[in-house]
Amino acid sequence: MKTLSIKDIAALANVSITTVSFIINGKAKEKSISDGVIKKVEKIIAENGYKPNQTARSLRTGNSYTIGLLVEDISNSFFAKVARKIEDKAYSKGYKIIYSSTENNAEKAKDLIHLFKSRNLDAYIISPINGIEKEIEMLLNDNKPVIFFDRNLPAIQTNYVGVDHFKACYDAVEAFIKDGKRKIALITTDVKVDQIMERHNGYEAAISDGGLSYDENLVLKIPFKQTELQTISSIENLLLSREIDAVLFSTNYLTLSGLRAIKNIKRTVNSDFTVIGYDDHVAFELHSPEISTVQQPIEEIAESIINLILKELSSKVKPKKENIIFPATLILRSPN
Amino acid sequence: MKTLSIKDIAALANVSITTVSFIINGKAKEKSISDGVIKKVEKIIAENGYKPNQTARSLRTGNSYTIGLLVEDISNSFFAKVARKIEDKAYSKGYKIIYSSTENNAEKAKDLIHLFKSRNLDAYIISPINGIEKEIEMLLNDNKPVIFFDRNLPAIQTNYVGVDHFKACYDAVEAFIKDGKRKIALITTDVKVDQIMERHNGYEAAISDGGLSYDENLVLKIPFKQTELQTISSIENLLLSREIDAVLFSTNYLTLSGLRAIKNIKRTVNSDFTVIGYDDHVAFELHSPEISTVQQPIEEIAESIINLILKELSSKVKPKKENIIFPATLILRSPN
DNA sequence: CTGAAAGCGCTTACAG
DNA sequence: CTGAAAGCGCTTACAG
Repeated sequence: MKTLSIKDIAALANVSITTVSFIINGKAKEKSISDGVIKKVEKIIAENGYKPNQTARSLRTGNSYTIGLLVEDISNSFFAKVARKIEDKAYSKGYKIIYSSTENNAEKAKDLIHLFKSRNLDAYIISPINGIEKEIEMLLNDNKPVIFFDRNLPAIQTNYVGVDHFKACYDAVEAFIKDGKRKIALITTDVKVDQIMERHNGYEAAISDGGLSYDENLVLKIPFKQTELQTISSIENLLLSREIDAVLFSTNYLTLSGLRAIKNIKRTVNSDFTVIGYDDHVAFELHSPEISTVQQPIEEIAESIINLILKELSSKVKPKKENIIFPATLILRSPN
Repeated sequence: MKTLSIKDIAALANVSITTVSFIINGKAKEKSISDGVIKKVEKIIAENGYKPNQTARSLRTGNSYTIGLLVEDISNSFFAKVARKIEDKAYSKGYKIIYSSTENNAEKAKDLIHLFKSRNLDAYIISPINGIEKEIEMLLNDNKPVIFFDRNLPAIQTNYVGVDHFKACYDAVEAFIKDGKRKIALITTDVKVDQIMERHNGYEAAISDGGLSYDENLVLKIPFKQTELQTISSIENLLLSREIDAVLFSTNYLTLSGLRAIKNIKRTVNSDFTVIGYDDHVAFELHSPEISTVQQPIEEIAESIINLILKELSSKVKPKKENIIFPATLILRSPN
């Protein structure tokens, strides 16, 4: 049984493909197709389970009803959760999601953007990295909505949905200080994007506002490319070599590595050092003791992203680019 | 700057689009295009960063270099990890992944399959549910490779990549019994697919082979549709209402709910009951005490899936459908 | 109220 | 060694 085309439906209904097309696309009234013809064609479409070929439609109209999602690593729990929420919201509007993981590799990301572009995607949701500015400009020149999230590229004028990381880290460190901590370490990545630096700045500001002095020996910057075992061992070294009473992690996966490190060196969270993680994770709540964390509002982030896309896609005039910053929530779980 | 088409390249190079097409598709030699022309055209393509429009190519050839991935929930850590591995392996062969979450809802799954079909996908990777048999047959009639994983629909003759769940659960229960446990509970879902029932059967067989008697009051079947809070509370009820010294969970997310339940009722893993989970999860290794688990070989599963797809796509004759079953690995982490 | 025809950007059988 | 032309399945401006 061959897949039916619009031609087959037109033949079955004894009308032209133009008429069928108008009916499929809800333009029957506007094009004043008679009710009888509409009924007849709709019946035939339903009986045969005809679905218009989206590839042909896409070639003709330039739209694909597909959104590209480019993140660091789709299996990272933060991105996986965002991906799911975005999928749900996009699905309800008739859009599908095609994804790829950049691994923070600019070459791979550029390649992916070209691949995406050659598929007529309607919009792009990207957690960007430095070095892909030209490719982003290309998409913007094409008038495709581009929404950055998680991270921003300030050189690029496009929409950004993010979280106030400065304040998130400031609040976390402030909580440590209120709790009497004095030797507060920051474990972060060496990725050079504003959103990572903001976390560092928030840490530094809170340290200084709290009357402590900034000690760069307490800040560990983990190279993105290294294996988890290397990361764990760097963290172990830091924790063993310095006097430390509190640790703030700046990402989800670093927190997990940190908890392993603490376990490996047979220390205990809270009795040896207080810990605050980043991005909530089931493992934090199940941990004994429970791990406090800075939580990003995933649902709201996904919602804003999709709304921005739909707004751009539906508006004739180019809407102004928007910057939407949500506050993170500090969840303190382990009262000392 | 408009996106260039094959026509523009042909004009720039002063050749026909046929020639450009042959060169793009690596058929230059076979079609005996002269070396000079090849060089010239390739130079122009490189200089202008021309990329063939995949939508047009897809319409013409019927291939899209896109694979559909249909799972229960892409944010579930097991599926997210599989999705990432599949992405990596597909990417290296030039394929992209479009995903959707079925939520174990047959209506949604059917709808998604129709949507996918209308996009000319080249292959389908599906964690199936009952009720979508007709749609799968439709894809198979189209001669599209369909790979089931995680679960199978035995009524359908297609490829399946899975794990020996019977043995996995049998081994887990056997380990409990060797450890002196006598009141062994099974917490599973009510989803009616063979792979879930196999887990139940493995449990039952090991109970009986171990000289214990099967007690249906120790088996809790959680409805898929209920909220996590309801699940946790059902598990709490079971654990409080019966004498139980060991618990086997049959899925990843149920294990997580179970650990929360145990925590809520202030019991402790190992001192109150031994626990074995399903599908490894970072939270298990970080838990105190560490949680033993049945581990599915994610890397191998992803690899097999992609290999099956590539094999079918590249072979002229219809290859025989394959059933690939991997053993699960029982990881015992908390010696009593 | 409805249809014939052009065209989206490719690939490929056919011709020379 | 290379090109003109048909056609994949749609949408839409134009004509009647």
